[in-house]
Amino acid sequence: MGTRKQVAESAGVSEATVSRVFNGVTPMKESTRRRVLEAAEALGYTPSVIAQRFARGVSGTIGVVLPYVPKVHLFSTYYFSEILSGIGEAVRDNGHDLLLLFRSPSEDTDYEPLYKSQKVDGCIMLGASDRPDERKALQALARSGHPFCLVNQHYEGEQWNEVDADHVDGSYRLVKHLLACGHRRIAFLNGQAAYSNSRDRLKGYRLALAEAGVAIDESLLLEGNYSRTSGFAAARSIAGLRGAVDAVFAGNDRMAIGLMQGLRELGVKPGVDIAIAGYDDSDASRLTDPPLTTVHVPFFEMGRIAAERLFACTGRTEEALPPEKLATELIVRQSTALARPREAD
Amino acid sequence: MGTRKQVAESAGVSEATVSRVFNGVTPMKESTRRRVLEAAEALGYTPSVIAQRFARGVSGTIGVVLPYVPKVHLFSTYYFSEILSGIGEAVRDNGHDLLLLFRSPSEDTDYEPLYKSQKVDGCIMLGASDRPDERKALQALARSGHPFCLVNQHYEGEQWNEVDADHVDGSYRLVKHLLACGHRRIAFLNGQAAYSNSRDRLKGYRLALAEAGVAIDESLLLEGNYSRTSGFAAARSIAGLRGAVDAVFAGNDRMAIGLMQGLRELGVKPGVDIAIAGYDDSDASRLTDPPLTTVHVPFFEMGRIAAERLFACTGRTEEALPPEKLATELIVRQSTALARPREAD
DNA sequence: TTGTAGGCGTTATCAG
DNA sequence: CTGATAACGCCTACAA
Repeated sequence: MGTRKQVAESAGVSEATVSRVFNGVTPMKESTRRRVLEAAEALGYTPSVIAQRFARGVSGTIGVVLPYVPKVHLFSTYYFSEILSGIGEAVRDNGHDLLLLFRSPSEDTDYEPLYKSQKVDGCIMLGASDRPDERKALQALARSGHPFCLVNQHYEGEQWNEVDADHVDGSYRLVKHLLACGHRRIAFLNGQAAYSNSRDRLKGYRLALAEAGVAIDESLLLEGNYSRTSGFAAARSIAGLRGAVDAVFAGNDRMAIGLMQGLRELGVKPGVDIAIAGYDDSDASRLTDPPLTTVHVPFFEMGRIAAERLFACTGRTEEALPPEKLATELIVRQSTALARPREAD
Repeated sequence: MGTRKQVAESAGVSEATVSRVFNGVTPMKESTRRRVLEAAEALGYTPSVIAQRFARGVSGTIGVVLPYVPKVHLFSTYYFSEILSGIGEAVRDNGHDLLLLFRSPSEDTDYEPLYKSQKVDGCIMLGASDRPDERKALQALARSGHPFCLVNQHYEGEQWNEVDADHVDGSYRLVKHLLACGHRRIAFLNGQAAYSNSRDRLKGYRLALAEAGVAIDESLLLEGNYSRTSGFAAARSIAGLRGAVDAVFAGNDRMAIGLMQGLRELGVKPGVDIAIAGYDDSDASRLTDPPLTTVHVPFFEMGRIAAERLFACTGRTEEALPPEKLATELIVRQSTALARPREAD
């Protein structure tokens, strides 16, 4: 593997000219250009990306910050997988590098070093939540002008670069559908309130119920953590309310699936004794028995757009892109239309 | 954001000493050490990783080469997701960076630039297949001593760093199970032969059948490409053989699921009219109706081990780690025990 | 169109 | 234990 100096020598030019050829910036004589390229080819010379980055003072890399989720294979999760795929597509098209950044539970959140150490030029934050330390870390980032983009998370009171989906509307439509099916006592197994999308779903839920003149029964509001396990665990509470609950709206498909399994073990038949709805429209939602009614969220698109927004603002100082909010879509399947409707009260 | 020079000045030491403090290599007076650290803290100084890499001549990152799969969200695939999660875990524990490298169909395969340009210190190849250009690219890599590790792929005649699973045994056991269920005419919907794991499955299939004294009927050997769509398409062929086929062994769960959907549309009931078995033990295999009999493959572990092997050989020249082959495990569910056994011939 | 030379922030070697 | 001082490989004015 030859060095630039060797190439220069062999081609009878200066090292600077070799660089110019590889950067294709300055206009130059075609003959020298070819001579350099041939010499490089012969010597097996490849410019060092590291040195380029060093000299240019940029990393050419965008980082994807992944939350720490204990005992879960993150990529095996529809949510992260799709977003990451979308980011991957955009990043590849832009010729940047994609660095995966795993957050660890031990060290406290501080994104600044990533930028200051030039590891990344920008970051996309996945699974961010509104907890004091996270908010503070992002504020620091924003203050120092480091570009980043949030996906599926909104921070009240902040004007940050973000790509969200309309979960208020998605939930609203879903609950309206449940009501239309004749369900009145609709339990809501939500995720943690630290996520704006959880809060948005609750809004949609309340809105639909209020509109239908159905009073909210706070005892029907349960909280899980978006894991299958937490859905499974919730089955016990739901079963305890049996007869008092027509339907359950779970904040994501994973919880819905866990819930269905849990209910089944307790002798309650999902789709027969009780209606179940999920959220996300994951692959799995098509495979359950009965197939899950759910809400489609364009995660792939969201990832792609987040990356593109980052490219758009990297380099410039104007960081005032208006927040993006993509539409969601109700997907009706069989889990919400009870095969055997419960008897009239 | 202060510079090293400022820190040095503020702490009353030389720049070299500042570096030493941050590398914690040379023994030094605790007082100066603290003085430097304080100055750095006050000035908000962070060493530039880029400069470090440049100076050290290493990138500190390992790349994961991902195949180009048109129209598929790669990460939403159980196979890649799990392996990647495993790699991620190991990489995080080792303090390295994880760079995602998307192969593109246009440019021809050449991994050397990645190393020569110092983008990566080593690579893990996912979804590699035995095609001339790929083999050649890997040979070049091996020849020039660049460390890499293959996952779930073996190249006949090469002594490369690889982590594989025992697919011969997995398939053998699966087919034996099908035979034990009374199935005799067992179709095999395999993936492309360019993948060693496809060939291994065929071996296991042949072995089990031979051992049972069942002649191989070549007309029962179909080829898909591991996509759900290809499984769906195969349903037509299988249905055409109806009555002549007791069971179908699909090379992965995705194809099995597509096949089940396709058969159902053609009026053939999976698990009732015909037994179906998959491979991989993906999450989805638990959710189908009926649940899929399949073979568990420790993909997560394989990814983790691949990364660790890379760390083990990066830096050293001895690259003669013996290939690793992990055990697979038969998972029996309901899709292979026909509810309504076919009538005796 | 091309050459020259300074600088980028660290590491590492060598003195002291 | 600490301070100079060459590399490291490339980029980029500035000159010619």
